[in-house]
Amino acid sequence: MLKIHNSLTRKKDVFKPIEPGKVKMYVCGMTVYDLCHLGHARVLVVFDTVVRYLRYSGYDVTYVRNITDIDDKIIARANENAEDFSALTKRFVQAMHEDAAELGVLPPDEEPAATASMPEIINMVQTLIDKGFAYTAKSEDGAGDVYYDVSAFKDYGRLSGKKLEDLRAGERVAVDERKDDPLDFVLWKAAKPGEPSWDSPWGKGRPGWHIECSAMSTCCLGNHFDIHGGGQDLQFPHHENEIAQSEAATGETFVNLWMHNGFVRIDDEKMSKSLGNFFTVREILKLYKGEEIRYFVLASQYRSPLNYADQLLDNARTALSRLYNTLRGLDVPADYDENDPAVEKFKQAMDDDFNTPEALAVLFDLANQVNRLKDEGADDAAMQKAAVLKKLANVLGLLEADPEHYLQSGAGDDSDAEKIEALIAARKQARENKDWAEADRIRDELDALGIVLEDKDGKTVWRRS
RNA sequence: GGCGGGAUAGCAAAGUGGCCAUGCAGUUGAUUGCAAAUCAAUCUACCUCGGUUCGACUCCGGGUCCCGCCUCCA
Repeated sequence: MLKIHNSLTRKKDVFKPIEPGKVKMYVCGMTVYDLCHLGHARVLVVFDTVVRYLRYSGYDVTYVRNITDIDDKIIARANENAEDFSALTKRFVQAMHEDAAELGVLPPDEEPAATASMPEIINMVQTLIDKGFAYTAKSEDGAGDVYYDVSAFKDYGRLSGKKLEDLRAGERVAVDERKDDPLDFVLWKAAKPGEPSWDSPWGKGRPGWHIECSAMSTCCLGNHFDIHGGGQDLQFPHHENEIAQSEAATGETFVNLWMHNGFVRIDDEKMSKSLGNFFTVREILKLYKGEEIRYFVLASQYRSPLNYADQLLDNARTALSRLYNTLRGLDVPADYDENDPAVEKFKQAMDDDFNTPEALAVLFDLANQVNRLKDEGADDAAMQKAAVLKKLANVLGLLEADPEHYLQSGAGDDSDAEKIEALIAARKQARENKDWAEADRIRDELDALGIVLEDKDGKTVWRRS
């Protein structure tokens, strides 16, 4: 029985799909004006893992992850670069896809972009005006802007647990005479001269950030769907506003279950663009493999804060080496025993709000069993267990590579294997001559290159440390 | 100020009212020419003060400290 923490109810709810056997899920993706950082990587990996597990559990999942490819930051960055905004976004969409692939993140079923969804967006804004939930700007200054009237939506604040009075009491909401209420937010933003724009009933302009997600999600998944996810920082105001827009426009419940992943931190402080304390996925990929980053992310429960430190990536590296080492040299069958006790333990862990750390513990238990069987010479039994290990790891998007290849490839450039093989052959010769000094010298030489040797059963295998 | 999350061994990180998490690191043994890998054994825990209980790291209450949201952010 799958339980998922629901931000709406603030507890773990038993997951019950709207339509039996099917899951419709939407996750807020990137605003593509820069490279993905580790925080983005966490969203990608976490929800990819959720989708993989739902599919493993037998659900037919439709996974939608959008791209925000028009907004103020994009326009600002394009101006800085003196390039067309669409050239900029195209480049970063490409980069994001490459990063996702490195992290073992499967493509979503649909990836709508804001600029490709203008009719739907404009349509929804018009509906909100028609139904009395939106109005055009109150001053000359904002001519062509359309705002959402927060006071017209009675449930406003339910997701974030905020009250309108409390929000208004906050000193940080600036006065804006274009709006009725400082909390009202923009649905359609009039274009300034030279800005990219789309025609609308209110003049040339572009959508506000929140409306595009409402429009794209309902467009792809219908008015009412199962799961909506994103980073914790989107809970307010972004997701709160999405609910207000969608429910006001359609008159239906928008989403049953809201999932929010915790932040990535550095030195106990949130990693973010505004603080400037972020690492891009690309930077980290120079030193670590995508799978190591993925393991690092999954080693913490998705709602907990995830502190970044090189040591933790090193840790992920050693842990993954252990698992791959276990599979190495075994001819692992594709079929696995679904009745293995580990399968049940794994499911229990994942059914409990995607407890990946506990699921990983199950993997290490299995690895221990496989190694013990190998030591006992029970190769067939070892392979059967290994099949379970591999299958369950695959559900987490791990251990998908060929162990031999994985262990012999580095994070960055791989220096040629021929030289390594030649040195190993020379060492073999020295060992046969019982010239231990020479054999050890060669091993030290390889060690300096980051190559570790393992002698077993009269053969020598190598891997990168 | 309002609302929310947390404090677990050297480092990370799960979890449970009474019995082993797990990974890395450490120690010892097996194995090895020596290593590595692996196996076995083992040392380090549950912020603090009260309460409930036969028994609490786990439940309840007070305290201390940390973090997040309330503004663009995954």
